[in-house]
Amino acid sequence: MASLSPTARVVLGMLALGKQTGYDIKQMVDKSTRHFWALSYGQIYPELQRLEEQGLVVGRSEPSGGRARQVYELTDAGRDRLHEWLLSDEEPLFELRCETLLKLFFSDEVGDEGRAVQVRSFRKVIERKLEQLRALEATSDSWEHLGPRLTLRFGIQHSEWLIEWCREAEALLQKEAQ
Amino acid sequence: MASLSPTARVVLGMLALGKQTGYDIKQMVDKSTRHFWALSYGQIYPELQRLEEQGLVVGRSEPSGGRARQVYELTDAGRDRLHEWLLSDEEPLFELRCETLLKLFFSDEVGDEGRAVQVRSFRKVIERKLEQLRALEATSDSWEHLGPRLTLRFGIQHSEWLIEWCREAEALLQKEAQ
DNA sequence: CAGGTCATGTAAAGCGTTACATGATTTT
DNA sequence: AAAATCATGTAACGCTTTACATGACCTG
Repeated sequence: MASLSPTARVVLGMLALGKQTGYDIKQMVDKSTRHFWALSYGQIYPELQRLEEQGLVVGRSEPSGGRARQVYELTDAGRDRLHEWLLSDEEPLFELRCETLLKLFFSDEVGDEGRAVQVRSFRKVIERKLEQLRALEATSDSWEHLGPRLTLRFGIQHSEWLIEWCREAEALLQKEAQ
Repeated sequence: MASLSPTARVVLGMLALGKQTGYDIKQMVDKSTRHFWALSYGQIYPELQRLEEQGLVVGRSEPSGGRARQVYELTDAGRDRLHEWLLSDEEPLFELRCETLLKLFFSDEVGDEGRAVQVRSFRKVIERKLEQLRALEATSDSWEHLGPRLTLRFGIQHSEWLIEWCREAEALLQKEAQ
């Protein structure tokens, strides 16, 4: 029994929260896990088909008016596989990819003017993300669940930390420049 | 003129620090940018060939004894392209992928026992990474350069913050459990 | 009736990891 | 003599994004 693909994990997880269409799953991901785990339609639809072949989900056609709609649901086997993953204690994947740090690493090539611009530009990106996360927090739907609350709080606090790091770096670079 | 691929940026950047073999570049990446930007041999060697076709690097055969060795160097065009990227102010890429947060998000499915285990396991991963970064800091080669110093400091402080977040989450989960 | 949202999918391209294969040199 | 390191590469696979294509329904 092959282990779940990264995409399969998210899809099964979202279906554990209720039956959904592929479209619904994409919306949910964008409003919840996007800041630490993103998915595209190109991953979701083929994955739903594979999961159905493996008997981990079942899809039913539930058209809304004349509009085609496939609604998927977890099977018992699917829920088992999800729990298995949720309880497993293999080394969890953790990855950061930060273009700004890369530019900063090589920045001696271009000098101090270049550095400050990059840090500021990075801070703007994170500030915008922070706003989105705060907006999300305000329009709370299901904050009775600890899981989503925990991860959203992570996103907000993490963004705040990053912004603070930028400010300190900017201050340091300004001193350096004089 | 197509823009530089992600891998090309790192390769050019490393060559700006001096001429290197593909092998050297991999070692440098592992000891410096790995914590925010990793590369594998499978990316480096083909990329060096493509960059040479584009005239951004030149390779010379410099065998050491009977051991084949291709040493690459930036061309003027290559350096220009690197600077162009380093000074550009497009939206910088920033990505986090964290399996632990994903498990936490869905953790209401399995309850509190599951959550604490995941957070602890994540903390262990980061603690190990932090040790590696500190070891790197101790064996400083070229800390006269601000760029590498800045990014290493980021890695250390970021890891420290993550560990602290874990501890707080663990405390919160322990309260919750009672 | 125009623009937005709901809804589904595919194809191509690009990106990245892993495993494999090879062999010389250096260190223990 | 064995193990580690230096050195180069490829092939297969898996993952992800992007762009495209289609069409119904809903809101202003």
